[in-house]
Amino acid sequence: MARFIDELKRTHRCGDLRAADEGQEVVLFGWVASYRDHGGCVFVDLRDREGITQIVFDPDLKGYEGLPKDAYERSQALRSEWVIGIRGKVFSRGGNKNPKLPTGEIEVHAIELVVFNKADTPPFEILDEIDTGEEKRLQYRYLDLRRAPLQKTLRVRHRINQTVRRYFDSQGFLELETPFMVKYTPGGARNFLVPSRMSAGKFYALAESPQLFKQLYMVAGFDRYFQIVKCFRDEALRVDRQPEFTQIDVEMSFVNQDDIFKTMEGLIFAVWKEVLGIDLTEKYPSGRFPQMPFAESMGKYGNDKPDMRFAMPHTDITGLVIDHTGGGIPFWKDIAEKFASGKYRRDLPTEIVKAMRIPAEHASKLSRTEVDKLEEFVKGMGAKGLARAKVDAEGNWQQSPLAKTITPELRAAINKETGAANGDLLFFQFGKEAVVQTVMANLRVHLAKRLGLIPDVGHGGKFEFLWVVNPPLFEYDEETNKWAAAHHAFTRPHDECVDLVEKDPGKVLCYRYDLVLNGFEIGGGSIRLHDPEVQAKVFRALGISDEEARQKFGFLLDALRFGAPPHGGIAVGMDRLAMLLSGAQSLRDVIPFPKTQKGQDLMTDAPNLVEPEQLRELHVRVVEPPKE
RNA sequence: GGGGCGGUAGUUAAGUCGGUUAUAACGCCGGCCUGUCACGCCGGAGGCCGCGGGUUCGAGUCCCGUCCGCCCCGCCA
Repeated sequence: MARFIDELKRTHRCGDLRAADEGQEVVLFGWVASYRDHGGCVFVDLRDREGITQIVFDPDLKGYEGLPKDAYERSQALRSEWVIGIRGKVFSRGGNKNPKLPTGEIEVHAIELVVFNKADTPPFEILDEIDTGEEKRLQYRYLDLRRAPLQKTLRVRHRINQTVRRYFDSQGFLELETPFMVKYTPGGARNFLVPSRMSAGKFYALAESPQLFKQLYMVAGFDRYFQIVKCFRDEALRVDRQPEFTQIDVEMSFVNQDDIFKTMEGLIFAVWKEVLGIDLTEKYPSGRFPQMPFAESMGKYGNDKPDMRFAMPHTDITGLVIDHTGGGIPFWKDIAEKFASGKYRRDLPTEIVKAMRIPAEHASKLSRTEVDKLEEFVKGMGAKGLARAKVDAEGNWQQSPLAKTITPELRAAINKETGAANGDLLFFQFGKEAVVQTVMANLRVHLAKRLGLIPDVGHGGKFEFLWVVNPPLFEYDEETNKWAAAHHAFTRPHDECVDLVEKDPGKVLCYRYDLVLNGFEIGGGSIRLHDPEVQAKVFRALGISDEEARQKFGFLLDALRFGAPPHGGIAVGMDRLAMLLSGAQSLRDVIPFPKTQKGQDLMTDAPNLVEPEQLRELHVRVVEPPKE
């Protein structure tokens, strides 16, 4: 029988003890967070997941027959991150309280000490604030996770999970599982493939989402489903994208779009209450989040996930440019003429002209050199340049390459449309629609950060939710010159648009929606097509033959013919939610064991080479990539 | 696939116009210290300057290639 653990059981965690516990004898286990040897006595900060308690090794502690002296002598060998246990007595700190610690009113005077394990000197210190590079932190992730901020973040994940389960259970949802190893279906995100040993040359795909299976649950009559589920996508990574991530996945039968919104708003309210203690009804008294049409979002913000914590909207001035046949600017004239000649149509991808007004109070904070540097910023996203104009008291444009040639009429019209007045700064972007939108969307956020318009969420900042609704069902693919599904082919078009599906696909809006929080898409979903006739129209509009549809989506189409209820759903990015709830800057900070941007796990070194024998068994041959 | 930034003691960084012994802070090791809590004081050790090639009398520094990390575009129904 070992003295500690077998005989002496842990009585408290390191965050537990308070002044009221004075005089108690306690047993604590944990890690040496800090060690201060004062010659005659030794102070140790003992850390576990609940906090830090100061342990004092005082050889003169009375009443324990030499035990404290023995503990004191052995304590002098202690080093950072050693794992120890102590039996001790709680004392008030008297005049030496530490207001920075929740346990700062007390300290524990050690009677007995056990060293469970020594520790090598860690590659970085286990402190709340460290400046160690992420590469090192990921390599020693288990040490990084020992730090309080990450401990806190993983607890946020835990809280989210518990709240989600309680909420959906209370709303009559069933938590049902779906397979990870699925059939590959074309389109959408790239799948990770898993070779089959038993079926030579064949592959499973790792599910990029439970989409089809949750729809099948609806066909099966389960009515309301949810799952907290891992998804896998073999796509390029970003600060908010990981190859494996967790989704809160939901599907409901006999509902419309608004029913799903209400359900999810209830969930978000519950999560904010549980995790942050924030009552969102103060900000959203109706219990509902605002909604914005997709077209408005693209027009004002250049993407479908606008950050609503600040304004600075864009103004699409393509119409003005057309009305003024270019207004004296050669590039704009070219665009106007293409519209006039019918070469460009507003429902197809064209070239557009956008402006963004920086109000004078903010514009004054930007030096001319700084504005020049923005040119480099936008070029990195494919822009050719960044035209600008400083508006003076008469409405004239200064410091602008456009000023010399633009007609006074168009200039006045743009000033009016954008609301530009004395001291304001206008930025312009024109050319391919997709580039203009990307550049202007990123420029808006970039400038807002620079100008300090975005409050820090972690410290009383605000949360701005938004539903982006009614996007087009189809988008025109310029490479293939065909209409393609903007998201997937199983989204239900608005009833009044059904007749347009084949006649004028560009005008068809659909029941798809994204939930946006502070410029991040945290969820997205749709009402599904359950009517085989409309489904057939959509396939025809996409140029997908019956046979092709059957081959690609056969089992789903079959299922829809056997009595599919009207249904729809949504998936919420759990990691992004955790990121925003904990004020983290990156998904990697809220995923316990994340991958780097190249998909590497720096700790385990996955993915790695495997033995030829393993490959043979899987019927796989690796072809060396050609070197140039 | 493309653009940008970075890689120097254990860690984070500095390193001028290419110049002879590559700095600092923290950490680490040793010593001292009974009220610290980012303890303090004294002393010490610690380097394949990511890797490979080139230019040069001489390269951390310049050139070419390559690997790794981060941010962005494309991509992500």
